[in-house]
Amino acid sequence: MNRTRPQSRIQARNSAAILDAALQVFSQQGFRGATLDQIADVAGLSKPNLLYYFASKEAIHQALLGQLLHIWLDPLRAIDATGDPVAELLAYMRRKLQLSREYPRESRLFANEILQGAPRIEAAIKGELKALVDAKAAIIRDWVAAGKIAAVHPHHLIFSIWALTQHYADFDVQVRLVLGGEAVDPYPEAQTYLETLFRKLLAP
Amino acid sequence: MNRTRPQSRIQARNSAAILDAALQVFSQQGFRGATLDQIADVAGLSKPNLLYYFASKEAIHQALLGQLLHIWLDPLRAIDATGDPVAELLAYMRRKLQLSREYPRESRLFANEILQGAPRIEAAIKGELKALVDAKAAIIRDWVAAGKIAAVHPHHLIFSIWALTQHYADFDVQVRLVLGGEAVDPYPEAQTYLETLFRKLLAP
DNA sequence: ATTTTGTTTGACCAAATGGTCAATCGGACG
DNA sequence: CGTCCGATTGACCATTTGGTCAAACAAAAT
Repeated sequence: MNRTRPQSRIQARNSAAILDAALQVFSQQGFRGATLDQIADVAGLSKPNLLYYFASKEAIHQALLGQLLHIWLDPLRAIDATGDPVAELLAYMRRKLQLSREYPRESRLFANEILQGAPRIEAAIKGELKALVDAKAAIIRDWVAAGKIAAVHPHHLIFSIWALTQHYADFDVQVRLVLGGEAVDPYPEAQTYLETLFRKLLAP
Repeated sequence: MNRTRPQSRIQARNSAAILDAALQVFSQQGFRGATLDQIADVAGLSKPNLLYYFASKEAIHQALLGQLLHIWLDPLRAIDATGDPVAELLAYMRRKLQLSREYPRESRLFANEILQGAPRIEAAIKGELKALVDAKAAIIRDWVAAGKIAAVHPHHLIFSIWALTQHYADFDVQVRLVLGGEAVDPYPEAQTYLETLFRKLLAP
């Protein structure tokens, strides 16, 4: 397997199939609970063939976590200090909710990793993520100081956006079971509810 | 092992040690990721000795989930239709936050179970939990109709209380890493923040 | 057509895992 | 003291698991 040279069609297809299968299995079972046999099965490949494309179970997991961080941090990065404060924060919440809807498996993979004590992602959290959060928290603090939004604790505001949006991906099963019929899509009402919540919270 | 007859001191002590150890391991690794050897190790017992007290890995997990539901539902049950609406809901949030602080492992055990698709707790969610949530949602709907709190979607209000409070237990590692120093206790600020949030959201 | 390079797999391995069991230990009690 | 019964464990077992490897297969490249 050569990762520097551009991948052939067959490499691209199989790597993608493996990562997709692994995402499915890891996000549901966690790292230790997942097995290469399950992943191989879902991917439609033999176990030795998996290991032809990835050096180990660890390597597959690492590849997924790597991808994940991009997807995860982009919406936060997009918060613009020069934009309208309430609009910026609401837009961030909406992007994050959209992520939960479109990438629930990624959200659960992340949740699993954190639940396990973040052994394989601690560095990124302490480094990249913390730096970005601190930067955006500073912006929020300025907005508060300028009286453009109500006085809120910046870090906890960000945590609350994470908690409220990721809940719909991570606890999807529970949300749907409690709401009743399987056909229910909780997202439209969730978005309305969260917009109200944050508008009232942030109104200066 | 005889569960009908009152346990001897030694039985009580060892069962408790096993359940405590199992809670630790299951909540971090999930059901599949946990091993009897780990649990035995943490409990300070031999593996065969574990299986003298519990019939199987499954049985230990079941025992934990059973306990869990009580602890989990009581604060919700305590919401009083005749009390002051905002005070009742704030008190519920506070009790739930307290639970996250005092029983973070239980919270993570629950989170793990839901992430895995709730295979061993689906019935309880569809039954007991859903019934209780629906009952309390009806109370909230009445409060809204009576103009005692702002118009909010009752189920999503409850979800938001769960999401916001459980986040501090389930994502504890992340919260502490992002906030910085290890010595930080995020709960006091979290409580202040959440009180503000829900007061503003619910104000009629 | 043949070589070369990349892809796939059956067979295999050592370690880990859930679970069993006969044998032993230890304390309470006659 | 000896008996009894609950508590404990070393040895063991079948299966699962992450990983290896040589051999077979396929697809380009010559």
